[in-house]
Amino acid sequence: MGAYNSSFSKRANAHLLPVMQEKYLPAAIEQAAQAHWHATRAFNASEDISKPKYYCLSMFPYPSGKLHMGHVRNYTIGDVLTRSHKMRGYNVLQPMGWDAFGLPAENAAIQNNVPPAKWTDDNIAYMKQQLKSLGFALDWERELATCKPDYYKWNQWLFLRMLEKGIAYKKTQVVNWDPVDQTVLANEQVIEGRGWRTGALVEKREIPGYYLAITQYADELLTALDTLPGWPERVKTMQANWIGKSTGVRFAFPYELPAAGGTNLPSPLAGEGQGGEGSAGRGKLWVFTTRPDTIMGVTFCAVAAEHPLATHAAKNNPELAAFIEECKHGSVMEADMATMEKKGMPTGIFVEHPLTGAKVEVWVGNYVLMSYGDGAVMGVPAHDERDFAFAKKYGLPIKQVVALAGEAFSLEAWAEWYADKQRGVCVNSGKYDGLDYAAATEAIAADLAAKGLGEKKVQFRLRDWGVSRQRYWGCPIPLIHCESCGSVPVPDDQLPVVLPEDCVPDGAGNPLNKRADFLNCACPKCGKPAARETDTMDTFVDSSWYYARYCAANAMTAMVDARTDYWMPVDQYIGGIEHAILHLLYSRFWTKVMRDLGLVSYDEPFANLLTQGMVLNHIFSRRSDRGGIIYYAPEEVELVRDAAGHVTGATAKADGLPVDYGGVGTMSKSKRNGVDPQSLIEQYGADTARFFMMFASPPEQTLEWSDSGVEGAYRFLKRVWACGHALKSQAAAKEAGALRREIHLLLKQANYDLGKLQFNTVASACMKMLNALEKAPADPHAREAFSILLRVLSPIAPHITHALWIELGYGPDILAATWPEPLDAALVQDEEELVLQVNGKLRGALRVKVGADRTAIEAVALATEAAQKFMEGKPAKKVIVVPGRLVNIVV
RNA sequence: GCCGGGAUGGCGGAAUCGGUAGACGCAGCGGACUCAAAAUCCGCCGCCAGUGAUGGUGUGGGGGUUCGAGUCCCCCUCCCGGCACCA
Repeated sequence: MGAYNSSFSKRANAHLLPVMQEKYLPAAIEQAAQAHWHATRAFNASEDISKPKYYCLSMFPYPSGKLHMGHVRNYTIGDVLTRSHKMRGYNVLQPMGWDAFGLPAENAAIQNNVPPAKWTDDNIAYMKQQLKSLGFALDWERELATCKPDYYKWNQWLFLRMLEKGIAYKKTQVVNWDPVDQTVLANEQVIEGRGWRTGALVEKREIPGYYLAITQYADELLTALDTLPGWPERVKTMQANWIGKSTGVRFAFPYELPAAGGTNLPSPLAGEGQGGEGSAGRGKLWVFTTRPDTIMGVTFCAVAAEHPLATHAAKNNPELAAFIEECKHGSVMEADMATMEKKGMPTGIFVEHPLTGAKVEVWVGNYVLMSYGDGAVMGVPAHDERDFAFAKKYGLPIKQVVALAGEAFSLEAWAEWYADKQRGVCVNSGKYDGLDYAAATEAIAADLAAKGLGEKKVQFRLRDWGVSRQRYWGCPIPLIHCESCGSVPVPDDQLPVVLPEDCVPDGAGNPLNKRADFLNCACPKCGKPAARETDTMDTFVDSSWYYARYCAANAMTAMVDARTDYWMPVDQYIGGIEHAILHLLYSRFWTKVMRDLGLVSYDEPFANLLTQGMVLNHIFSRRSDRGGIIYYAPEEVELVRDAAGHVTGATAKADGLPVDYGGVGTMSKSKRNGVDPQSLIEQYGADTARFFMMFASPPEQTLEWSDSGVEGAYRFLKRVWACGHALKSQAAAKEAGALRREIHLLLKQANYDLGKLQFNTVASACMKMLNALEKAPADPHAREAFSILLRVLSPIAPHITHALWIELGYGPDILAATWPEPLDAALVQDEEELVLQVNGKLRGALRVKVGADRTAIEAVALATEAAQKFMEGKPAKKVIVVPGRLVNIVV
């Protein structure tokens, strides 16, 4: 046990609790409860068909060093669900593991000269202790780490299956290239177009890499979203938009190039494609459009800088070559592509309009992506906003081909309706004049098809998943490169290809390239000396199936087994909204591949999804003399208040001078606004941390950190303890009051909110129950009320409730107690209060017998003093009675 | 830029089907206990006017539907997440 835990152990000598302590001592209580759970193997799950199963999973953490508050929040949400389902009789599985490959380990290696493997293992050991001290109901016997060979072996195995099925394949990819370090950079390593270490201008470079054909599953990934009612609508919308199914026409502009200097066009990229048809300079420029009705309005075409036509045109055009070079220095990120200035340059190449035969000039555009579609687009400036801006900028012709009744077209400024698909009809389009979108699409597609120059096509925005990473700390791609046999898969019986664990990356390329013992091997086909692939897999591969491995974590001879089909799908998955698209989409894809290989029988991995919001804290900063920004941690700052107590500013404790308040933002090292869960646990205990996290805001929203909010949570738990202490010694006697009905009403609300996963109001219901109990300590139903409070509170604050349950003699283990349900008998009442409104304004209240009919209620309402006063003698036009709620008199 | 989400007192948030806006907590203010402090307990607490009873007003801004809108519709502003090599 590390030093961080010593203060804990010293105080933890109260396992037996001979007499109930008057004071709430979280450290002792929590250690005792955790020891009990460990000794009884309370959370180790096994398959049991006599109970309904509940697989509760939180996204596993990257072992960055220590837990952050986002983890605490994420895992507390999962724990509340796990524990409440356990008490409701489910067979519950809640496992934990480590997303252990990734870039930060390499960065740490560069900084501290430690091998990523050691750094990662140390971090895991520390964070595991932290998770244990939070009292999560985790099955630690299923723990896994993706950097261990017994896990990533199956990444490799499945990759080879995908290769066999043609799902995995090789093609070129565009990467960020640091010319000084001679290495590939991640997007986050590119800062303002320069390498993070070298400051060198980053280039786009095309290198070979492996792809997974997720697009083969695009349709199913889209339509199957409808089978996921337990997913937030917004996540499904984001995924649907990401997949981006669009129907349109793929068509070609034929061309014939003069055989300039005897050079041929470069060979096509793949199959029937770009610029490829005809070696004597005849070819077709393919594009895709969702607006085939505007093809008659094409006045130019634009191709990507990497497009073969651009390459061809640049050969005798140094200016164009320079422009293409400039484009290659840009970012590879879509966000940058979208916001940068749209630039272009003519190639001097003309293609032929497929319908009119007119000459159309080809431009190179920096906004056209080679990796999307055919790497070329048609330009219809009159009906596409971006094309309009481009044409205006370069003086290209604009030809209106769609008109809307009553709307005038102007070349001066763009108007929304120019792009309206629904209402326009074709004009200036010859035989297509007068046709609407649908009819024009049909007619034009038919004409293009007749000429062999196009067809209707469904296209997806989704691109295949590039999984090659030119990095060390990842799962090796199981391939061997042989001079005579080419790329050869590593045979199954030689898996896993084990990553050497003693490398220390230095930032200049992948260290595997320097490791002879890794690199050198025999070709599995011909036996001659060959070289191993040194690229590793994207870490999203690791996280695409870990949830399935938990179910059969100790399976030695298979990736998954029958136990996986017992537990899967995950009944509740919980994680950050930032994973809404990539991780969740890749996992869904991976599941479908595993299903099609006969490995599993389910179609979707996650039945229900909860995307939790981030944890924010206040940001304080000051401009430094040199113009930089110095951040102050919240504990280094004193808030300045006015007489009314409103915060008006802040000063640094160090020098008393003002600092700037920057609002709230995600907790981060760089802004120095993180809060360490460890110190929180040491000061207040895990229950306080958990309770605050659940109470402060609903799970899907951001959570603002508040030290005084934590104090409040602690205060509440102290009161719960005191209430239990008082109840233990005290004999209830007095006549029953309203306590029972109140508690059961609150219970009803709490159960409803729990079902909605709205834990903040469950926590608040617990507080209301305590408030009620404290007002009626001698009520004969106080013990029953307290037992309800303890059980509702136990998933959130499991340690204190565990101790009090035993102390008050409710039973040996609160985990074995049944979840409380409100009793109808406790809820009945014979009168109820209704709100009285006159003209929709609140004017009073009235009491009526429960179940009274409308006319009776109306009569009572009209007779009230308040009604008489505000009706001012006017007759009631209308009386609206909402049973159980209100009466509104309209005059 | 595109896609998704959000905005309610001094603050975090509550309000289930369109039906009492501000539950619960934090901060603040007043009081009790104490030599004192901490801890604890009791009371007040949207804004404006009024000594008060009370009245008006109020859910980012503008418009609409409705007996009634925080909630539904249209337009706008600002903030946050994702954008394919951070995880």
